[in-house]
Amino acid sequence: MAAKNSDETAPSSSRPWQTYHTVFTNAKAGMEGVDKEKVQRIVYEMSKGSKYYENEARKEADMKVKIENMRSQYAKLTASDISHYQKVADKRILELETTRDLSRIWLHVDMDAFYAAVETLSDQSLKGKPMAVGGMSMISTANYEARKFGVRAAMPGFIARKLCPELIFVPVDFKKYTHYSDLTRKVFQRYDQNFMAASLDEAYLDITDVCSKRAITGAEVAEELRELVYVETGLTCSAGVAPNRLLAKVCSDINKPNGQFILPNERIAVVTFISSLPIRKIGGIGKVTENVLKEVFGISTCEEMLQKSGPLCALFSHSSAAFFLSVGLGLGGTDTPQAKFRKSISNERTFSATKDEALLYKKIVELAEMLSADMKKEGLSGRTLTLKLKTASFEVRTRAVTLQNYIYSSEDILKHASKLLKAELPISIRLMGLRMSHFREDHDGFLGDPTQKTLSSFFGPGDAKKVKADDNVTIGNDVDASCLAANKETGLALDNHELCCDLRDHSDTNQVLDHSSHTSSKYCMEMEESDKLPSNASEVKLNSLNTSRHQPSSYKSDDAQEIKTLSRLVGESSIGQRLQQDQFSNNAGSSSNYNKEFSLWVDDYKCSLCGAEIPPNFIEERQDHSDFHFAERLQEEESNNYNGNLTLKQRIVEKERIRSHGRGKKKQKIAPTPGKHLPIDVFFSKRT
DNA sequence: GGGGACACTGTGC
DNA sequence: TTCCAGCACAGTGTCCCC
Repeated sequence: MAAKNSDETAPSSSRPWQTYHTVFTNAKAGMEGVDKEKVQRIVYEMSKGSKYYENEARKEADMKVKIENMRSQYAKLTASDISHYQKVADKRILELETTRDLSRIWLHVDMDAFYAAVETLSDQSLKGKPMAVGGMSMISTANYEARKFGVRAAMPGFIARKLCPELIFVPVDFKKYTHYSDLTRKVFQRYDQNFMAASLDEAYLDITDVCSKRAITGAEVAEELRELVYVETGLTCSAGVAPNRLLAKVCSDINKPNGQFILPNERIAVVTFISSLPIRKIGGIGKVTENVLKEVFGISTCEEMLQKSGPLCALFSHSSAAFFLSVGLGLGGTDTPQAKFRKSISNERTFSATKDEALLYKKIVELAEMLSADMKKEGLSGRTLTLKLKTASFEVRTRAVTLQNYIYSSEDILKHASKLLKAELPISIRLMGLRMSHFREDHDGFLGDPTQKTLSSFFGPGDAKKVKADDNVTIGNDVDASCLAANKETGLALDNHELCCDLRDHSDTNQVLDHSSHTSSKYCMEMEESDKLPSNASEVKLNSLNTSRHQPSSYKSDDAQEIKTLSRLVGESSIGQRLQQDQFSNNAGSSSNYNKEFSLWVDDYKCSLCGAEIPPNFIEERQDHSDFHFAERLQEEESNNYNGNLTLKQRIVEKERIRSHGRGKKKQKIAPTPGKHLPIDVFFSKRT
């Protein structure tokens, strides 16, 4: 059935699709015989010229810049730098090696083409035919017949149909999948009552105790469990058995579908297994990281992570480097983590791109209502609301506001969401989303006791009842399938960087004060008063502007009216505010005229002020760094001078006002931050 | 300097 | 004909306050 290879002899210049990197040609179970070139060409031809394609091209270009920047940083490392970081890396590897735990046996079970298999169970006529679950815009999964054509999950339906014209589309039916998922979980429970559901169709089981109690091997458990799942559901699954979850997950993919792979709990077996393993097989290493590691360091296999450990430690942050080294050693999570609770809840909807404000407002009303309903169902209230927008050109923006009070009602959500949206208008968007985070539970000690997760006091009796039914998220003997489903939803699922996380300090940092009590009438009066402050002090003005930009949180009683007149008010103030902010920033930025010989380096590498490590020959970066500290000092002095000009009353009011409004939009930087020019941005930057 | 808030990116299913 | 999702989470940078 698989298409034959085509175009292999054509010159590369006539094959522009080769430069269009999609995820659709990556190895996935059931796609071994696929003509990747053909898939790539069709995807390219159906995508080129579209806004989506242009955005992908932009992202690709960004990635290239990242790679180039990192390459140049890498090239700057001298022999002595490399030697320095090699010592650091060797020490870290030794430390990591001591954490190796070969005493546990983990089993990862993954249902085969789950949604598609369930649909085939309920409609036998689909058997043997190429089928995808999803619609024309996106498909969720495809059966193995469809995969032979290159059709796969997360592929737009219209492209899938082009690849396989006979493809049958079946709409998604989560109710059905949840039912079958529950059945599989009842089986998993027999082997590990605390098993970790990673999604509807995946789970991790610690089978150490089962193996020892019944004196059977991991392979035998896997065999038996798979058979039992088949008997109970009629569905097949694949399994991987290994000393940790990271490896078990990799193993379950090896003999998919309906197979299993066992990695013995021996160091030599793990090291051998990992040595030739492509890095992309590791959960947490995606397209971008794979490319960076390959292009900058020439790393393709996990073993090479160790060979390049010095440069990795030199150019990546501590946690990223630790993750890579762990992967190189074949380490992964071996403990059963405590139940985690969800950290955010969100919804988002895609629609035809529009800039019609009435329509956008209608969307935001719907989203607010949906989010509120979801929050009530789970007994949540939160104080950080994030608006997500995807522009017509696929650019994603997020705008957030953190409130004094915890909210959950659609009215409250809408009130604040509307303000965030208003600040972005006019805009043409194709997706809008709302996310709530910073849940109340984070702050009142409920984390320690999962059974107290409810917020019944917050809601009426009806809601409280619902909360109780849904939220007794306990991992124990009485755990049932619905609870486990909830666990998945609440984040019991494994995270992508579990290795990283395991290495970090897990001390509870949720010691945040609940500021809700601040919302007294006195406080409101002070806010009002602060609004009337004389605006002769430029910084007062600035703060006011900043806060009103992203935290338009004067939150006065006429909010409802303001929402109603959203469209009318569009764009009236934000531009002016931005201009004023920029003006301030520029003024501040131009004030620096200081001694650039400011020397602060100790031990050749370390900044004596902040401890940042920058190699000696990174002259420009070092200069920027010392500039930064100098500017920081200037700023401090200016700020002190300014404070001195305010009366006591003004200072008190201003302090209250700032606290109550939260922080405003970020000001433009007035001096380079330490490490700004060090290894590029975000994930790839070295922490200072 | 630590940490909260915000913006953005990367990842996986 | 249809034309690239929805959700959750982690990590990092940046700005800012205490």
